[in-house]
Amino acid sequence: MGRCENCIIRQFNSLRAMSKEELKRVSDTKTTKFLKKGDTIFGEGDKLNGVFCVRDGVSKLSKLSPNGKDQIVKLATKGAVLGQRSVITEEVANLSAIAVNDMEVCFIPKDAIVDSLNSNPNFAVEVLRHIAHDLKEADDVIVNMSQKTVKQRIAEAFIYLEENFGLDGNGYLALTLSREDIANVVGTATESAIRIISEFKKLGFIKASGKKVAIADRKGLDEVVKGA
Amino acid sequence: MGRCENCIIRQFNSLRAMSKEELKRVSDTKTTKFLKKGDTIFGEGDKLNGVFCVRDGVSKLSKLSPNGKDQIVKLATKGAVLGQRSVITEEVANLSAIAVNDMEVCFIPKDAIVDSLNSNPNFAVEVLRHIAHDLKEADDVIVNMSQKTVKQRIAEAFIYLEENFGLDGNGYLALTLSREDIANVVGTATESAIRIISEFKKLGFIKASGKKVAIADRKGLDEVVKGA
DNA sequence: TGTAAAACATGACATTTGTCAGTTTATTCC
DNA sequence: GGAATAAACTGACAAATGTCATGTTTTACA
Repeated sequence: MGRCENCIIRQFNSLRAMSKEELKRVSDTKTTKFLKKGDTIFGEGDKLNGVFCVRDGVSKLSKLSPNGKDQIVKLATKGAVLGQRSVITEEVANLSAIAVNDMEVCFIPKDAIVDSLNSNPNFAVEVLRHIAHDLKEADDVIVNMSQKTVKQRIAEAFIYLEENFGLDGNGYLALTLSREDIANVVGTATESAIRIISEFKKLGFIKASGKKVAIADRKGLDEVVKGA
Repeated sequence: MGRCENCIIRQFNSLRAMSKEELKRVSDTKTTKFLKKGDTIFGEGDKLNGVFCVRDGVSKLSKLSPNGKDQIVKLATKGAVLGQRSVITEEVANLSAIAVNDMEVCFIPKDAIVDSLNSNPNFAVEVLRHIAHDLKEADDVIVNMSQKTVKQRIAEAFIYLEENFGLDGNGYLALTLSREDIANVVGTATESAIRIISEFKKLGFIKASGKKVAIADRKGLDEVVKGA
């Protein structure tokens, strides 16, 4: 069981603004969990007793809409802290968090977070910066969702996957999502997503090997994103 | 020129967590501005040297999408603090803020805010709560935008206007938006919005007198929002 | 108060997207 | 290794939405 003080992941999230003493406390109360693909970290409406720090793997944060479809609002990877927002506002979780692949996460009880927030302005401001950044991203997603076509959003999604999760050894996107997940990210029907992805393949914008996808013509995708 | 210490508006935003001394400082550096309908408070890409506290009137926060259409992300009224996010992340404004009707706003220079954030955990946490709440709302908007039909979103918009801005003396919505603004709120073409609003009138869900709109059949609207 | 400009409205049509139904291809698990 | 299940795919069609063109009403203001 690692000590938070030595955790490299911490450099990428708000915990880096904690003092030695605070980190020690977190370290003493935290627990580590291993999750398998498809496992639920927490569900919409759950009362959260702490936050989850992603050490490895990727989680999808999604919300079920009344029509029965899941909208993926965000993908969280190494370094992300999940559940922060709900702990801060003392509300139940607004989104559910599900593992997209095998994950390792640390659970940090609420108190350690809340106490530091109230006593350490550096930490509070650091958390504030992160949430403020998330808010900007969310606003941008709103604009994309309402003003861009499904085709544009899918093209963007592939670019997003490349830029945020990188490539594997063979040049394929490191993060593989099912067609259904892609549809849920861009907010469309699974069949529509499949159709457009097939079209992209025919046009040579992407290529696929089994489940893996690679961007074959970035310029082509950029054009799709820009022009209608 | 009023003193912040006595400002009632303050009770509705994060400034209420400031100490007497801090408020005094804010009061000494703030300036008050009066804006007319259509005036710009700040534009997308502007560097903000402070935040704006809305004392009266309503502002629309919007972003221009590449296709030339404006997406209204949020409507801000009495008590709202605008530009907070940009000041915190030290980025240029992500949205533009335009007066929907005549407004009175206080401009508070950046330093007074930043210094308090760094020294007063209560204030930092209070701001954090507000931004966290905005983030939740933004996530909900994302789900609405991608999973609901234009008709559902317009019905919701009227309900939203009633619940957040209330009614005037005659039972009409206190806040009157142009059809174009409504279209930009729900993310659709102006013509589509007009058509659906006309339909709602025919169906007796709303009635209109001049520019003013009133909800005539709340249950009917609720049904539209729910069922497809 | 008359006139130009803006906002509102409607029709006709093209395009996008969703839905349903069915087939093929991968994956899982005994 | 083969049956069962899930994922990926395709076609045909319906529904939703956008676009363009044009007419009407309202508003602003000289």
